[in-house]
Amino acid sequence: MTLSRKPLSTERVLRAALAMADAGGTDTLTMRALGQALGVEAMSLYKHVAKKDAILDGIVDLVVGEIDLPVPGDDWKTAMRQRAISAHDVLLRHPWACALLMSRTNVGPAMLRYVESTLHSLRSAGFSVALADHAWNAMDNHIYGFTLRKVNSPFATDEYAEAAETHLPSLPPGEFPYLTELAVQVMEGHYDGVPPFTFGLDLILDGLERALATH
Amino acid sequence: MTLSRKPLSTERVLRAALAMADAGGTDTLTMRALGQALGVEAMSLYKHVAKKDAILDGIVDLVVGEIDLPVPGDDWKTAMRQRAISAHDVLLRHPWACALLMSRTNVGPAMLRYVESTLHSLRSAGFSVALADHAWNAMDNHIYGFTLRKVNSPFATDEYAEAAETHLPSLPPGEFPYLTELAVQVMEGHYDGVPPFTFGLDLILDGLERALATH
DNA sequence: TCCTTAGGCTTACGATGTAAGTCAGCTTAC
DNA sequence: GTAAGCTGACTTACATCGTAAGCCTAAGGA
Repeated sequence: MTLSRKPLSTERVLRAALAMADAGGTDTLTMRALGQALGVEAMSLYKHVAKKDAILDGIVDLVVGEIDLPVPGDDWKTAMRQRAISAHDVLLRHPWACALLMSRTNVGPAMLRYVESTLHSLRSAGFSVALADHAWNAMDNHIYGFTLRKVNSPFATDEYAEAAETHLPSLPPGEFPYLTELAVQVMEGHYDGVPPFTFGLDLILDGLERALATH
Repeated sequence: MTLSRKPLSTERVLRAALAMADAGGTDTLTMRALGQALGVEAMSLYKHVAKKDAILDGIVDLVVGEIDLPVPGDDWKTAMRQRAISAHDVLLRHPWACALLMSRTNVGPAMLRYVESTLHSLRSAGFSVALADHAWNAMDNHIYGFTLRKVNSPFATDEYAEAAETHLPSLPPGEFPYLTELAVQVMEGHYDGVPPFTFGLDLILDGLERALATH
């Protein structure tokens, strides 16, 4: 058609891909569907992106770009804490992104800025180069690991009790007393069954503080 | 053919699938290839497994079954440390397993036993139900998060210096001083570029110890 | 006016998971 | 001993995916 749609661009392709992933996850993000969303045939996309992988890398970097960077002047610990919480929030907004982030090596501009600013904050606070590297890796492992597992958990937070009730009988009685105990506590409302993000995070931050002091 | 191969079974299918994943990753594990490895057509596998997903769940559970369970009598901290290191070792032996483990909900027998024994160790040491749940989640997030990122890292440990040297020039000079600084340290051999697994682990374990004491 | 070229389109190929149907041989009941 | 039925394999076929290769057309420059 000569309807002359607004011309495509890498930017527009990535934006549409991001929207599509947000709407239905990475499974629904196919080249044909993406083309259709842009009023174009699948193959036309290849004029603007090299491979589908490039699209995935691109939208992951867009997501990383949404994370609040640590404020340079702030105390390192509060800066890192805010950064981690922001990252967690962002990844929850884009539940598909976590798996991609962990399973491919991303070196887009947003990712570089993200790591750079983190190192900046730590180095300025007196962390050695190696310790700073250890530190941001420890924090990020927790951020990604926690978020990925949360995102892949089959139950919404408020369904846990119900789920426990449903599945409890399928555990061979007596064989798993501690799992049973946990399920019962959740069922009876004494515990919601969801470890808070900040629990592990603060374990790490406090540990880093001591590591920094011990130097 | 009436060659009457040893008859198939779910067990044999899973074993072969595990071997195939170990040999070439999950990408090479296709139903057709798996059938061929067993001297059988792809569709014949469906008499023994419901879907390919069931195979994936199955081999993940086989891998989890390789992890050394914490020894009941041991001090919780050393027990947890050994368990974590064993899990890390196992997941490095099966580099494809980590992503599967995190991205799907696995409730196979080995996984249940794994979690049960962990809770057992923690509860016996005086952790409350909720704290024990927080604790094993914090530990496991680190185990899986760390291992997954390590496994997906494009460079072998001893290639880091070389990689840093290769990629350093591609960083816009001056724009990423801290990343550059890190790369230089790796390049010059002052730091190998690989945070140790036990760094983050001990941060968490020490933190848990304090959380237990504070109760 | 003609030529280049950018940015679309069409067609086609080789994977892949799996639904559906077939068929041979073994087991079991009479 | 024979008929019936089940089991575990095979064959065929389909929809969907990424993408290679080549075509077509309209805009812009010479």
